[in-house]
Amino acid sequence: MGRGRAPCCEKVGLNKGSWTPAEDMRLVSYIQKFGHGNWRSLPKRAGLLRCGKSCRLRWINYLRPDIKRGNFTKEEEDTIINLHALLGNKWSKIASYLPGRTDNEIKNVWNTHLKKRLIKPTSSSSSSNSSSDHSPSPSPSSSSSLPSSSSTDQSEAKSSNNNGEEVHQEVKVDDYDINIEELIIFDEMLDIFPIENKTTMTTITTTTIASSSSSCSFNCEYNQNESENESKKWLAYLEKELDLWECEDTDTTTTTSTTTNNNYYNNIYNKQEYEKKEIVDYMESEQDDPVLSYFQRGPSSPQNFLLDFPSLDSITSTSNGFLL
DNA sequence: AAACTCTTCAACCGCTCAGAA
DNA sequence: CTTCTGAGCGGTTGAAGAGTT
Repeated sequence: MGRGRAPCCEKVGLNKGSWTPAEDMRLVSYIQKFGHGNWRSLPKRAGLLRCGKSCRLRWINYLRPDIKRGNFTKEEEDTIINLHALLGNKWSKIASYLPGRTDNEIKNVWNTHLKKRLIKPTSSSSSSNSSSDHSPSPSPSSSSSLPSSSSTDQSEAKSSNNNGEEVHQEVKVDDYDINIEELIIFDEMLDIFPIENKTTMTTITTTTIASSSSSCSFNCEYNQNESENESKKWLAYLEKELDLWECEDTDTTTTTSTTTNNNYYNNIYNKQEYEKKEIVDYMESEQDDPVLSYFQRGPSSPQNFLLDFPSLDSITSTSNGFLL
């Protein structure tokens, strides 16, 4: 099953290839409790037969709660095309302008769709009007934070169900031999779930087994019965662990452990303001930055770009895709 | 329905870089 | 300054699914 070249180092006994739902669950559970910290030692501590690199990649590209799944919108595609013209194959850099999208995902979209579109600009690609006139309509917005209803390409139903509704990456439980009992015991041994959540875990896994005829998106069902408050606390905790959240004047340690809903929302707001300020500072310091020039052209000035930042509602709803 | 070809994308690899010792 | 270690990046691969013959 080995993809790519021969392994560079000894990895005898480690799993390779596609991740199973059980492995996913174990990784998410571990990071939920402890954060990822040191990727190299994480697999051992989490009881995963994977290398640290593999765990990191899986988390970043697939399991993170803020991943936006589904087809790329036309705006996102145009943004990629224009940024690629400016930056080249700097996928991580491009990804930084597309909230919720990963460098790997963008790279794949470029190689499979966008590059071909540019090579054959005539083929119904009235869509990609912007590449020629360089007056990009797109802003790297997340107005599309819920990706479902992108007008085009709904034929690629990988993340859509028959009704065209967005579904999260689903896994069929009965396709795999998941030893739920073992997982629960393992989690209890590690104290992965807070006491108040353990019954929830049991409930959910029981539900999962009972509904074996239907596919389940464990990420969603996972916290199905949790209170909203618990889920938000978890998100805050996870964001802190991932260093996604740095409020200058807020003690995140105490905030995340004792936060109320109000504090949570306030801190999300502060986080947004903090990120906006960082971007403004960055843009102001990079007068010759081609990316800045890109955003300054046309209707998407940096100011408009900032206006396109996700609203508080969209931030929480995006998070909900994983949590609630 | 079967065989074949094409496309997609998750996951692998080696390399580079940054920070610590 | 050098060496070591871990994180991250970009290129590449191949299994699986979709499409075609």
